[in-house]
Amino acid sequence: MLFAITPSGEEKSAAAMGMRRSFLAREIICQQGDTAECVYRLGHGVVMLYQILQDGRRQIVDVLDAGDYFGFGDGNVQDCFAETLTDCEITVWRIREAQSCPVWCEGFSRGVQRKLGAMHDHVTLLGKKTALERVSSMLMRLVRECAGRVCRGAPPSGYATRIHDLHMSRQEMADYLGLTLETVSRAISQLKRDGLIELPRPSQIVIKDPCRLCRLAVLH
Amino acid sequence: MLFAITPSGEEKSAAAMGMRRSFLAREIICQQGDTAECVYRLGHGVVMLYQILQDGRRQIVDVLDAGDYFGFGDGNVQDCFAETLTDCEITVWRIREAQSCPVWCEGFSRGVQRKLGAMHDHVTLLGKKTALERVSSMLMRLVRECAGRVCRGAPPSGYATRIHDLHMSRQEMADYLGLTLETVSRAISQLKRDGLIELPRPSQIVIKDPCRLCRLAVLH
DNA sequence: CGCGACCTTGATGATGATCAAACAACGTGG
DNA sequence: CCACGTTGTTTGATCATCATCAAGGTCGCG
Repeated sequence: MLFAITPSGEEKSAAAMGMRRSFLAREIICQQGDTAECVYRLGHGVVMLYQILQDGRRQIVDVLDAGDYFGFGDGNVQDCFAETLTDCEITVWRIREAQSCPVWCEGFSRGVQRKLGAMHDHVTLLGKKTALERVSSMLMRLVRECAGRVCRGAPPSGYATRIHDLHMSRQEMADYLGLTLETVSRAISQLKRDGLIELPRPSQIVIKDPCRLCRLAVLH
Repeated sequence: MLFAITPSGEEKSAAAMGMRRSFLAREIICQQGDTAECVYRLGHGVVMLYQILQDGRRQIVDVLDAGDYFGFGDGNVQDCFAETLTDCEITVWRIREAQSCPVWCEGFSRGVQRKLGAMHDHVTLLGKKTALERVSSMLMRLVRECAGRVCRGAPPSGYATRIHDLHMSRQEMADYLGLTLETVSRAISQLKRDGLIELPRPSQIVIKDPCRLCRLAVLH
């Protein structure tokens, strides 16, 4: 499904020409190696970006939330696959047109700058953290109340019963965290044994003790 | 040394207000936790970005070349230390002023987009590659002739005698690659034993067989 | 009910970390 | 110029974490 936004009036600028597209869960948006003509912005849903090496090893390099831009590379070719994890709303621009629009560029600059900071944190996770720290850090992404970095104050009342959806299989979490699915499973089991989390079902999680989880995650 | 560029006339645009600064090797440009008012662009030289966790673990999250922008975070606070590895020329902008200038934003967008693609590759390195592959990949950075990704054609004549400076200690390479200095040293020794490289001195390297090195690096 | 996909748990093994010592490079001062 | 100390690198021996291999368990669905 592909349709143009018809901007209501103040519409000269090429940047507003973005196309809205809807995707179901588990659809591929673009492929590593595609000629990179487009930039994307995730409006709603969850998307993962991954690279595949010749021998088949897969690394999930990022998991995107609403507001994130994607579609990068060396300028000519997409460097990643992008695949939806949930139903998604995505805006697509032709990169040449978008980049010539100042308003668009400013929003893009801020978005990509923020993303780059998040990538730095993920690099530190992959380079220095233990398996348990990695899994804890990933789960802390779910704790939005912690404002991304510092866990200030107590979690909101009722938080200890809130159910989060993970959206990823153990294999996908493993490919994201630089581990194997078994190691991810073991870490999750340990967190459950220690009472930090509960799993109503394998793909859902309740975070009973976000503060202790935050400490385990070592979010500098 | 700090002096303003005095733009000769077209003095309206905030973007032109960047300050040029010179740094010697091994100077710290900005610190993790600093309030993030500035964005930087490396004009000449080599800079590393690193994060430090509470317990002292250090991860070098990026090594920058001429043209790269840096100075990121969650919008308020620098997420990294930035330290020069060589003498450097750097341009500094107040982020608020710069971001309001369309011309600046366009250049920044492109730069950061390219950098994000490079970070994806580095995440894949950290998440999936073996020690030898990591070290080989790092050394391939030195082979500019390979255009970053694909090693097309033969290296230029005389390349097998060209001496590259590494600029980093074994410990720094290790902190960049998610390894220990011993493992880095062993990988380098193996590449030397196998005739892929030579080390006129520990901090200098000659790449005798860039094609074989490229294959070892598994640059997807 | 039974099949398939995914997850958990256990046993074993390999890669890279840690611990330790020798070696090389470099600068300083006698 | 050479002894000397400092710093960084290489190499070896051992260890731990996580990967691999394997089996059993849970859940959903035809």
